[in-house]
Amino acid sequence: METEQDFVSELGYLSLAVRLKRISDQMMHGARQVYKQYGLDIEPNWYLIFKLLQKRNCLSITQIGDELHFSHPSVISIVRKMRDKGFLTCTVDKADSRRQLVQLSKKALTELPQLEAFWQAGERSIAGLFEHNDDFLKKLDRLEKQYQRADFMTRTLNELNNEEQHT
Amino acid sequence: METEQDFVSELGYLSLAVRLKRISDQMMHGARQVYKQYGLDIEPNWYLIFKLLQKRNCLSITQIGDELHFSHPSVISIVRKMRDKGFLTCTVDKADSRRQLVQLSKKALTELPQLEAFWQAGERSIAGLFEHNDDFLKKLDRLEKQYQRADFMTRTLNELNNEEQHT
DNA sequence: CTTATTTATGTAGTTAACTACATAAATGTA
DNA sequence: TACATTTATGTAGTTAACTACATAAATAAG
Repeated sequence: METEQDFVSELGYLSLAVRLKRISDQMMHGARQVYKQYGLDIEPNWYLIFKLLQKRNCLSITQIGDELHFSHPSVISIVRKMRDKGFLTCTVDKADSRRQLVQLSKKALTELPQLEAFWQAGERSIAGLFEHNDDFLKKLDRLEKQYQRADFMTRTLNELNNEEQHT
Repeated sequence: METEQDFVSELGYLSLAVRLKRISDQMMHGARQVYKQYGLDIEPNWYLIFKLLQKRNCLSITQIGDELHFSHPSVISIVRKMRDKGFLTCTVDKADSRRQLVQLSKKALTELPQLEAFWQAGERSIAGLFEHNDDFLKKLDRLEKQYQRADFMTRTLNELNNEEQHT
């Protein structure tokens, strides 16, 4: 009755990083396929910026990075692509000429309702993978908070030192 | 009493992909730092190949990819780096001249016990992020199996069609 | 036994994130 | 007010995975 176990999942927590990356990549790739199939000229993670600016109206590059927990170079590259496709307008802040103020364009506001339908379908399709009342997202919150307290290197070095004390 | 919620986690399942990728990247980055700190000349995901060959002794590129659920180009690139560092030996299969037989080198066998200590510390450091008797890995198994049945695009297109039927 | 199909490996180019460094503007301090 | 520090953005280069296409060997089919 013992089912043939998968080698990677046999490795337990050790293979967590590679498994999480794989699932994430699959979702991202799937999203790209959906957009392509429907001829939508957007990319997978743009929804983060769309939704953030819908809520906050007008933000700088750094503010966007802080809210989304992205490095600023990542934000620059996403914002630039979205601007080139006409979804964002960027203007220099009059009070501080270093800052870019990023806003949704008219085109974005017009197309947002249509895009929402896709995002909601995507959300439902992921939610459907979990059981009703699943606490996966809560566990994820917890995991993220733990990493804010101490990163992987720190934790691993601690474990190495603990081991040495035992031997 | 309401704590200031994080924008990304407010998005629910929709932001799952980006959150999983972020955690995975952090772990990978941390591992690279640990190796660097201890002057170990290996890279984060090599342990998958080390451990697989420890168990299976001698495998081809394609077999490795199948076991680890990696594409064969990924395996080629990892194996090549490990071989260049002297951890693997590659020989052409006499029965089938297309195949590469990949094995652990003497150097690998000598160094494995030392590397094991790091991997075990890494494993403990991740396990420590979860509560005792946590079922996170089981949920992950389930998630992966669901995706083997139907990928993200298929699921999302289904949801889009369901929605259309309601309107 | 020749041709078609499948399998194994290899190559090229893409992805979305990152770090490290560079520059320039704003702010704080002596 | 000059100089030092901090902040905002920009650039370059790296990462680990992927897909799509290319080639060559082995196997199957007629």
